[in-house]
Amino acid sequence: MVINMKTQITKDGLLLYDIDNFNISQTLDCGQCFRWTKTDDGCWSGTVYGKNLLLSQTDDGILFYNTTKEEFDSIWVKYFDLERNYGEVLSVISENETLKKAGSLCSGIRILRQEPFEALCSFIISQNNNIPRIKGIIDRLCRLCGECKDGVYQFPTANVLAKMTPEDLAPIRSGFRARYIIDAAKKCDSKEIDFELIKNLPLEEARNELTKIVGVGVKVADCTLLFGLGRIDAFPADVWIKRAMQSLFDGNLPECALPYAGIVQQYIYHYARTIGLE
DNA sequence: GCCCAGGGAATCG
DNA sequence: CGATTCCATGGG
Repeated sequence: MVINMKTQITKDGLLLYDIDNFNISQTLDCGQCFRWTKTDDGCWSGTVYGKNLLLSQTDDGILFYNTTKEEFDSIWVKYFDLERNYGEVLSVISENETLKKAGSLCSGIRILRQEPFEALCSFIISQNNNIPRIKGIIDRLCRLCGECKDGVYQFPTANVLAKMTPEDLAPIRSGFRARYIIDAAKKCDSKEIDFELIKNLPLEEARNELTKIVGVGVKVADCTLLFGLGRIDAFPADVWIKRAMQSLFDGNLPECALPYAGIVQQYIYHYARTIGLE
């Protein structure tokens, strides 16, 4: 199916228009990623796959500064999941009244396809932690041992991190998570953990592979699958989701949401955190 | 001082 | 098995 999406090169950059259900603030500020920052004038800047990007949402659409059509097609379409029809997802889940409401409150969220190793480490760092501090630790990690490209520090590679010790990571103040990050790096660098292989495994087997990393349980594994490997069948259940599932659905996700569990998870997460629960 | 934060490992019974 | 406790760190 062809998604309604048009692009046009302007003097400022590439303009994406005629696209539904894509709000950059909702997408970049919903707790799925930790390395995008909002600028004073309301733009968003971030760096993915070594490319620095500046975005702004206007009445005309979304403006991608400093990018090309080639880069847009090869990187950003996939990263922002632009080929998926979120309108259809929202339509199908609106069969359930609660999901209809949850979806309508954040219908511009898109599930990012982040770099797998970054997603894995980010959610290792997220455990028993809060979002501002997660962002701080990740920022310090990039500055400590990530490559600097065009003045922006990238997320470190598994190869670099695999050679480090918990003492080396002391400056990022990640506490007990330092040795988890290093174990993840070693297993990814050696290909004992192979994202390309895991990506296509049945959910249960994919989880079993990722949880071989010390400090990775089911929740972090599911976040890695959803936000790093594009597996929208993964349903990460953190404390908020667990509370919401009991409170809203008596523990069971409505049938209509099952094909899009991961996306719906993000709607519920947003709903629980903004509206609150009974 | 206390509590909690997009959890997981270790150690119980 | 399930339940509890500890893990570093920082903000409220």
